[in-house]
Amino acid sequence: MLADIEPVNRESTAAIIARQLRDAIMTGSLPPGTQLGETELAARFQVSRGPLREAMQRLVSEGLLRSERHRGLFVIDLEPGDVYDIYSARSAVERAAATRVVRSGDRERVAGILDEAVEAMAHADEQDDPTALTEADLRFHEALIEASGSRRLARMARTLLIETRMCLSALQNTYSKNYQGVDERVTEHNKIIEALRAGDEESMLALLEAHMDDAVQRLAPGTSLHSGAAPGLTRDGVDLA
Amino acid sequence: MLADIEPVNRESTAAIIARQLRDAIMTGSLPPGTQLGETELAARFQVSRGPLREAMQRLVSEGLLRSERHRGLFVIDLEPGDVYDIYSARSAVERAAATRVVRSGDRERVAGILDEAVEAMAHADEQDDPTALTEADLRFHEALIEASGSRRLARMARTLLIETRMCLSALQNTYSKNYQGVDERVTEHNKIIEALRAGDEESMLALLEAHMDDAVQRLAPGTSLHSGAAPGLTRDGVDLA
DNA sequence: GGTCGTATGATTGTCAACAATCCGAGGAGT
DNA sequence: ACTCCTCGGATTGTTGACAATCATACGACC
Repeated sequence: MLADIEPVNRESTAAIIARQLRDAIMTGSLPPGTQLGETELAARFQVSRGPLREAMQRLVSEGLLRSERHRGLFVIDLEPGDVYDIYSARSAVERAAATRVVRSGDRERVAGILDEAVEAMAHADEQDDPTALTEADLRFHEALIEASGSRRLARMARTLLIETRMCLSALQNTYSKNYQGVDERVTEHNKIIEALRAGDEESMLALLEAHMDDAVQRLAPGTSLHSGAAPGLTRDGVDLA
Repeated sequence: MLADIEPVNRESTAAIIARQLRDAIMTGSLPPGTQLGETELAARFQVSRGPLREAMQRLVSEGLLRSERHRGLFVIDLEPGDVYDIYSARSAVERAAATRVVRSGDRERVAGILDEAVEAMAHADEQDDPTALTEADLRFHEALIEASGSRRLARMARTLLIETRMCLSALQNTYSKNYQGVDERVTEHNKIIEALRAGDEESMLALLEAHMDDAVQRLAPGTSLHSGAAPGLTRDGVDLA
């Protein structure tokens, strides 16, 4: 009966603030390059600067915030090369996740979950709701990774999916609406599920990589995951340590 | 001449402390399960509790520290299933890195760097220095990832390599010394370099995966990356948010 | 006119004290 | 002997104030 009586309150204030900040960055409420004033944010969250700073340090280590000493914290801004980098990393993570799923026992259950996401995509398309479509798209990939059961893949993917959404909302104003038909995107996802159901690991991975490559070419025309060298990434003051 | 005159001091105190803590966790100075008392650590680092907490929050978000509210922060302890999870994630990351390198222009240069690491491994073996051997082994993989030029792969790998070393130092006392000859390990690395030099992407990736699988089977006998289901991971109070 | 020095304002970095919470020991009661 | 309650000690969580640093604007000087 009392199955899900999780321990109460087991979440630090810093964790809560961090999640809210992540959401704000993801949805575009805090556009790339925005400076995060500590005093202002502390007032908005109704907490002191201590917990707020702790939350921001988390995002720094996740790579979502850039810290300049005595200057402030800024939302990272994505350069052209980052699109390649993000999707390259996503490809690696999701490939591993998909591999684990297809080799696991409950392929069918996972496929069902993924089906729901794709259905939501189609539904969003019918209603002409690009936001919901993106949401469902990301949920597909999120579900895939969660189904892998890997804590580390999940942690890595969380940041990557946030950055993906940053890319999308940064470029969604560029071209009118749907550069390519969404039907194609839905089909791609369905093919992946199909291969997963069939247990055909090889073609599933191929489809997944092709899916990623399509996304890169859509977002950053001219570059490709399968092409030769990667676009350069400026390696300046990233507070990696 | 003045090429690398990086802006001075561009490193926050929290970043410095975080790095030192990472090193301490990695080398085993802070064994898994250790509770990190804030007052004590603050005294050791000669800073106040503020910056120290910020540093610890970074490690929490990286998954190296586990936070229990009003209880304290603890170094994560690796359960059996974690070995699989770590190496599975490492396999994904290094696979992507290697792919980017083999498709890039400077295969030869990277191969040279990797050669150095392998030579250091052989040298450490001659001198019967298992610590140096592990160090060189990890440097190989670190160099491979750095050569990929991907900021995100590098960030993900940093945590994974720390955890790898935690596994090693946790289990190095289990069996006498070198369960399997180190010659084999050296050979495996050399074969990877060889395939990289030749530009043979397919066999390079196969060798890399085999290398990872060997490591898993050495550390956690019975499990394999290529086998079916992954060992279960208890999914309790991980402060993922 | 242009460049350098200086003052100002605001922001971040740091600290020590206060409040809230939790764990364990001890004792009263059944 | 067992359970429950209470209290003390210790630790974490939070706060507001202080010190250090930097960007900007203004004026002096060449």
